[in-house]
Amino acid sequence: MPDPSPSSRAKLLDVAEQLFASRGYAAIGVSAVAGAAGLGKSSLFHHFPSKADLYATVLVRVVERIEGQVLPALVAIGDPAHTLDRVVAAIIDVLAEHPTSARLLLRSVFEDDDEDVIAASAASGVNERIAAILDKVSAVIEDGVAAGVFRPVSVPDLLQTVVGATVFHFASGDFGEALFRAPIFSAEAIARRKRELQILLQQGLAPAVRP
Amino acid sequence: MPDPSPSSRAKLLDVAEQLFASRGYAAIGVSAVAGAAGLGKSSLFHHFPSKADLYATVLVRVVERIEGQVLPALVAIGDPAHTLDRVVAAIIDVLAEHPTSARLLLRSVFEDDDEDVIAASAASGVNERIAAILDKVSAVIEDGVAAGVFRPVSVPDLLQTVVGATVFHFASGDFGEALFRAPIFSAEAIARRKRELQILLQQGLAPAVRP
DNA sequence: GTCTATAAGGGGATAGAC
DNA sequence: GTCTATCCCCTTATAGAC
Repeated sequence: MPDPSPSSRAKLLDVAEQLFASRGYAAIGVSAVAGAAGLGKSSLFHHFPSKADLYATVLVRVVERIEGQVLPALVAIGDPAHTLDRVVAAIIDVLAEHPTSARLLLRSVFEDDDEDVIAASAASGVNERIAAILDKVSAVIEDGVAAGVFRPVSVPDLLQTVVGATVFHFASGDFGEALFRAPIFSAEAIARRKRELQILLQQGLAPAVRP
Repeated sequence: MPDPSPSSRAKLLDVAEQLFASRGYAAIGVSAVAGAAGLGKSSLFHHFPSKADLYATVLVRVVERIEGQVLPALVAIGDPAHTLDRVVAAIIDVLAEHPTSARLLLRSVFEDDDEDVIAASAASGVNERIAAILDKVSAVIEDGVAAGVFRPVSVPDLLQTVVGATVFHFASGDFGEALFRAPIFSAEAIARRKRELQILLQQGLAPAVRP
């Protein structure tokens, strides 16, 4: 079992995740991370060989959290409509549980990073792991269309919509809260987000009624 | 009429938009921008008083493009369902027309920037102008619910979904293209995105049929 | 395992020649 | 309007004391 008081390494990962999520890789210096963890800059390099490696480690932790919650929901039990409901709920739950996750994911998806970061991320295989999750979600939608539970759709487009509606939402921060004039990570807000998206998808994907 | 050959200022704005969109404010140095425009670093400071001011100017140009295309679509002609269709099409068109727009918007929304950038952006009023557009979209949805054209929904949630489904999509870059295994900015891809989103929204927002 | 000190480089910004 | 040269600060990373 781990230490009762978090190790310096774990503390560094926590503050690095927080800082990288809010301002991005290039904007955060290692001294800022170390300082926020209550350490000197050089001590950080004792735990991580480079800044890029620290960032990649943070990313891996985020992806592991996502896998832990979303993969179980993808085990095909019941019809595809129910599975999609479970998956949407799982994605929203895991993004809401750690408010930094959505922003880090968003950055890793659309940011053309530093060469060092690209190399370190590639070595950690996070992109493949994210792609593997999305492939399974695609399969659920395809099964639903094949079974006639969903109307025919462009699966990649629907996937982009689901990702955008979940990841973007929980990454939107102050912008989103200004839009709602209310917190985004409150229990009610999370439950409402889940409900609204599930209804929109179920009704929007329902097949045409035969005359 | 403007110069036939673009002025240095316009050229700087173009390359800065490109670079800031792909890697973010902190990751791009003024020398990189100036170099890409074929100028020395110091020449840039002749056209813009500071890096933050350059970034803010880029943002204003993007917001003006959005306004130019989306505001006309918001003029309420026809019922709210048709207006929403027009608005979705206009957002997609303007984001597709300039591939940098979506990423810059996304960054300005969810990035906790440098203090200088926050100050410069606030001075330029871009946030208020984006908020003004979204307020008008909200009004369309509210009108639709009030008129019974749409089922009752959480308007902020639907707005987040629409923004996520459009801005995120066109900001997703290589990630999105890997998902589609095809270009995102091709004419067919743009038309399909429009169609898929409009159908999902129209069907997903349709009021319940009375028995 | 954390520190101070230092190296080597790049950042934004300014001054002044042309 | 663009250039070279320079300023000072902050960056990542390393070396070695404790």
